[in-house]
Amino acid sequence: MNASCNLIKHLKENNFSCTETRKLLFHVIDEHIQHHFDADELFQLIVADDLPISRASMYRTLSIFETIGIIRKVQFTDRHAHYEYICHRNLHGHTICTKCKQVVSFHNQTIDKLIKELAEEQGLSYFSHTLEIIGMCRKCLSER
Amino acid sequence: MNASCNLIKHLKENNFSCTETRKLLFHVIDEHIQHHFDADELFQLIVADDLPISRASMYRTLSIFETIGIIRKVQFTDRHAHYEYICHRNLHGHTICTKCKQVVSFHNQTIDKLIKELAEEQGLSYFSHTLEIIGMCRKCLSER
DNA sequence: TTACTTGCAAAACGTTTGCAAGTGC
DNA sequence: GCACTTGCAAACGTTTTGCAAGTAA
Repeated sequence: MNASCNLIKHLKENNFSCTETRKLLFHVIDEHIQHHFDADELFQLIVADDLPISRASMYRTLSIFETIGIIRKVQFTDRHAHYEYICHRNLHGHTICTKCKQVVSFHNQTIDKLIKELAEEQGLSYFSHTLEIIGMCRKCLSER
Repeated sequence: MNASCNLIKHLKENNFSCTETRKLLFHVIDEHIQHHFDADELFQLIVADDLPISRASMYRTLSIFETIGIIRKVQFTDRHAHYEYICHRNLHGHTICTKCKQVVSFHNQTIDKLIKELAEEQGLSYFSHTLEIIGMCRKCLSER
C-alpha cells in the first residue's frame, strides 16, 4: 500500500466510517491503478477479483474518495468520468498539439512550486493540479 | 463580435456549411460568455433570447465548434460538460474545492508568463492553457 | 443503540441518434 | 438538386437514489 495515502486517517478526519467496502475498493485502486481509470474499468477489476461491491457502492465510494482527496476526476474526450489516483502525487503537465493531438507530459518544479503557493494565496489547501498547454508542435508548425 | 474569431472562416476551412443556427449560437456565445459555460446555461440563453435552436442542434453545434477550435471542453467536478470560449483568450486558472465543488477563477501573470516560456521550451508554439488547482477551500476546511 | 452503509432495481441525468422535413450552396 | 442540417422524440450509457436490510462504533 502506498505509504503516503492513509485511507483510515483520511476517512476519520472527514467523519466517514471505515467500512469493508471502502477498504476493499481502496486496495483495488492502490494495487492496480498506475495513472488514471474510469468507473467501468474499476468495476471490471471488482468483478475479476470477485469482490462484494455493487456498482452503486462503487460510485458512492468513489465520491467519498474524491471528497477526501484520494482520487480526483480528470477530463478526457469521452463522456464518462475518469479518475486519477492522487496519492501517487505524480505532478505533471501536458502539452497538447492542436493539429496532431499529440500529448506530451512534462515536469517542472518551478511551476509546481508556484502553483502550490498560488493555491494557498487563493485560500485553498492544495491537493493537486493539472496544467494543460495548448499549442502547435514544431512538426505541425513546419508542415503548415 | 470578437475580431479574433471569424466563425465563417473557421467553418469554411473545415468544410462545414454556414447555417443560421451556427451563426446564432456563435453570437450567443460571443455576446454572453465571459469564461466558461455548460450546455444548460447556454440553452437557457437560447430560451431567454427566444432563438429557434433545439437542444439537439445546440449539442451538435457545440461539437462542431469544438472541432474547429472555437470552444473547448474543460472538466470541473460535476457530471456534465463545461466549455470554454477560446476566442477570448482569457487566460485564467481555476481553483476547485473537492468538497463543495466551488470553482473560482483567478489570473496570475507570473504563472501565465512561466507557462508560455515553458511551452516554447517544450517546442510548442503557445496558443492557450488551462490550469486547475484542486484542494479544499477555507470554508470546507473549517467545517470538517 | 443509533446513525451510517449497503445492494437492488428503478429513476434521473446529460447527451446522442434515427427519421422525416427543411435548408444551404 | 443533392448533400447537409434541423427538430422531435425516443434511446443511450453513466450515475444517482429510495428503500429495506445489514453493519460500524
